[in-house]
Amino acid sequence: MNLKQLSHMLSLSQTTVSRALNGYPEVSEETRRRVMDAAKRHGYRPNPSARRLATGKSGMIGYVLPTGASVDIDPHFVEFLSGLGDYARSHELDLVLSPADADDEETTYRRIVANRQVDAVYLSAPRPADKRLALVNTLGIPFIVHGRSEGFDFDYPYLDIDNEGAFHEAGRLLVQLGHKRLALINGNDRETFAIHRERGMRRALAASGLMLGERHVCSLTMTEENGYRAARRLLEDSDPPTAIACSSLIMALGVVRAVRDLGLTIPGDLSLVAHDDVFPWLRPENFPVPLSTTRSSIRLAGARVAERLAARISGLEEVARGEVWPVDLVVRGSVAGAPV
Amino acid sequence: MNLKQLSHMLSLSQTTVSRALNGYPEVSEETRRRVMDAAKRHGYRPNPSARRLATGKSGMIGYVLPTGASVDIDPHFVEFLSGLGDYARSHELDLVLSPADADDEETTYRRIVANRQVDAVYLSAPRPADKRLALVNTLGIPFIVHGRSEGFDFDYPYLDIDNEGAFHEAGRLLVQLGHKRLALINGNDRETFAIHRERGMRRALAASGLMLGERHVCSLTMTEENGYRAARRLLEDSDPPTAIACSSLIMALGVVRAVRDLGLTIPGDLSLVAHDDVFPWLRPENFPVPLSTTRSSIRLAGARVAERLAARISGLEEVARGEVWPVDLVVRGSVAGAPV
DNA sequence: CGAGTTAGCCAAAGCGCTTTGGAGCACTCT
DNA sequence: AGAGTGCTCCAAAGCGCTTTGGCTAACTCG
Repeated sequence: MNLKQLSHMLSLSQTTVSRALNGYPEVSEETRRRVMDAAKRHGYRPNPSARRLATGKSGMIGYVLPTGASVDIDPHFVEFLSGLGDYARSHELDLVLSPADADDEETTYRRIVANRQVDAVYLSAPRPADKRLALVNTLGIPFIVHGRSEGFDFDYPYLDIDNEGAFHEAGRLLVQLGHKRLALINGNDRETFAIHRERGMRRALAASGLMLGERHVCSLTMTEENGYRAARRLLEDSDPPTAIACSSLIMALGVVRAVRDLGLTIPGDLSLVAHDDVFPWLRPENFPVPLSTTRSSIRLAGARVAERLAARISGLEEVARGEVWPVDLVVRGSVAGAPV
Repeated sequence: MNLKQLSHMLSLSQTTVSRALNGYPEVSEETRRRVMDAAKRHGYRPNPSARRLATGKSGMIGYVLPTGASVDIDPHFVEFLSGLGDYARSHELDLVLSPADADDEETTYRRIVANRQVDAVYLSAPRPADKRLALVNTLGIPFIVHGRSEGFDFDYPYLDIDNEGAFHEAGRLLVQLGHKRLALINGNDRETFAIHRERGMRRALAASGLMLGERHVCSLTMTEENGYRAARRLLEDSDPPTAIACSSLIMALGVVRAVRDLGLTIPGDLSLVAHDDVFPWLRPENFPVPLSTTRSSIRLAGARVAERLAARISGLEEVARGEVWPVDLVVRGSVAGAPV
């Protein structure tokens, strides 16, 4: 059942039927009803390929997925996806994942824009002065960034959490508990979120005249193993920290293991706070000692990104504004006063 | 730069240029070279929307993503995706994720087939007599299943690992070590993989005249918390198992925690084996006691599924054959002889 | 040498939609 | 009455590709 057939059986032109269906005003209400009715009755669904060729709109949103033998997709991605999918579903939006060589994403961005494969894209894990961001901005495709970049002279739409604020809070709590030697086990410090977290920590310490020593900041991809290694290195030092803030629950698993291996205890010898993106399969309250966290649901972020993406496509969201979500500090058993 | 312009500047018809580019035989080699050359020089790329409308092929593969507020996407998904993307990238294949209401995936499958949005789809986490499988089979879209179903009277293409064999091996090892009371902490037992694993365990026990007691089989979604709960329930029983096989590393985390909480040790009081899909961020050798595993890279499976999907689309893979990969049993410190 | 192939090319008809540029008609206003 | 104004609707021209059904010229072969 295509437009031709439908219009023929209604004794109307394709133009009118198309317009009736798409809500254009140059068609009488009565005709519109007739058309809508017949369309529904016969289960007419416009052919997306045809519509696409005619309009250039695809009804899909895109994401360029960096891949490669040595590239791991962040497990956070599925949670984000859950949220994104949850919104997209109710709006019949599909998501196109375009795998790209991690060393050359530009080609892929250019391709999907040139091919008009998607109506909008989102970027994640941005870095300061991120090239991808500059690229999509000049390519002119609607986009939104999950996270933030820095150092651009133009505004761009993004959704981020207050990483600096979160780690400022966490740091302040630890300082208030009397800790003087703190450490930060961070994610990749070329990404903005990690920079912001470090900044937050430093600010909290500085407020009490403390410093985050060079050797007390680690920047690693967020695996259990890296958490373990970083913690061991820190704790076996001559001047070990009494409190650690950690950028992910997965790394925190490694930290906990290291603490155990060294015969230390949490929170007796070490206070620990970690950032929690809220995974259904690993919860901070279920750590051997319930873990204090800075918490923000990445899933909700996914849904919000989808929502704003849809708004940008339809022109409802015009200005390129940034949106920053506050982060909860949830205090549990893993923090205590500094050991004497 | 479109076909019209290109053909015009070559003083050829669109027909000939199109044929030259697509490798049809009714064009002379010399002309073909000229055309290819000019196309490359001017960076001509056929408009996919137009091609799509004309041919009905989209150059994309699809996956229906069950979503919903209470639906969690399996973290295994990203690893599978890494592999899939890795292959897809080198063939300029994109992946379309179509979010669907988890309670009604059928509508979405019908939509993507009717709309010819994708050339092929893959299904994952199949159940016995899985409705989706029957559906895509009748809808006639090329597909491949990651995992296996059961109880169909038609053949279908799939890629699965030998779950039964893996857990048979694991069970046999434990039995050989003298364990008599074994338990299985399994995934959702409505999914085939879980059924196969249980079957493998039972077979291993039966070979030595042993049985897997009703209370010694748990079937839960694979979270750390569920691993913990299941383990506590098992170990606090009047007749606790001395060995546990566990369907995922994440659950194994919970098992390890439970063992600790109860003041028991691995492998002294309990031997533990888990299935490892090979995550970069959580490795069995890094467990407090290195974990014995049945190992199979889900990432490689992703790449293979993509490869076969591409083959099915291009007609290279005709017959609907199943492919079953063997699973490695890797023995580490978490297993030992049964306590006396 | 004439009929039959064959290689190489082309014009034009789709694919199914949106959108442009009117056309017809009933009405209002001066 | 004539001009102007909305309101509905339509024919036809795209969108850019693939594919069908020739057509021509060169070549083969009895």
